Amino acid sequence: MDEKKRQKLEDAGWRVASTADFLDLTPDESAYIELKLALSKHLKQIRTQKELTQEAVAERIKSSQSRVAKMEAGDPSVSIDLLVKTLLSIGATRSDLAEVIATAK
Amino acid sequence: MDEKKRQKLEDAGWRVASTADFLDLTPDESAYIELKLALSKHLKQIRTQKELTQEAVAERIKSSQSRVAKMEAGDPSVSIDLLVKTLLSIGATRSDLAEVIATAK
DNA sequence: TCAATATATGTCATATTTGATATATTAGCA
DNA sequence: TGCTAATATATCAAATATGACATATATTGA
Repeated sequence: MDEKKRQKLEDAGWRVASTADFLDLTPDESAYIELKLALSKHLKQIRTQKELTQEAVAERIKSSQSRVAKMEAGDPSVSIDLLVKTLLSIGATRSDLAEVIATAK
Repeated sequence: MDEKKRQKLEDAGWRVASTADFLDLTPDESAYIELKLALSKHLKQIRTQKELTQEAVAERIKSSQSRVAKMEAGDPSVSIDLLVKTLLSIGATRSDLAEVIATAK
């Protein structure tokens, strides 16, 4: 069993209900989660690079600071849609997103 | 006003409530919609290329034929999450997704 | 033409995601 | 240390996405 991988998920806020559940992750599911985490990390990276607060980002997308925090934390309750919308709103281009997705760890 | 662009959206199932609403589309919003449409098209392309029926795809992701049809139609009720999950489930790689997103018309 | 199969469209109860709010925790600085 | 701004976390009602279903419309092959 891949403890390192499990730890990586948990670090990112993906609490797994049980080891059995974790083992049920198919390659697709892993790819999906990794993709989301990659977008999360990139959001934080761009935001801090631009010296924007979470509150400032929240205003742009008419959301709230707490939701931006959840986005950056890779919270499972956050959709890719919201991540993409947010990234685009703070200046990321489609090319940027493509690169993030392609090189996602 | 960009009638050609409006037509493109409507062709893809994005009925705009009014011209005024359409004009309110910011560049981000346009990018977001184009990105979704690109994923939709790619789904149909891969599926037909692999000679899978919508029903067959639906089974893999435990969804329904009608929802797969909506995905390919670019229906606004479909999330990027679902599109991505579906694409991954029929063999698309993250690199594939990246390319689609980067080159989206 | 006529099935038979595939796809499209509309609707709806249920599930998930959402912004908002409250509040806890952290980071930086006087 | 205390103060302040920033970030994290928990909760919840409202909004949105979902699978399922019915049914309409294409598409294909005999």
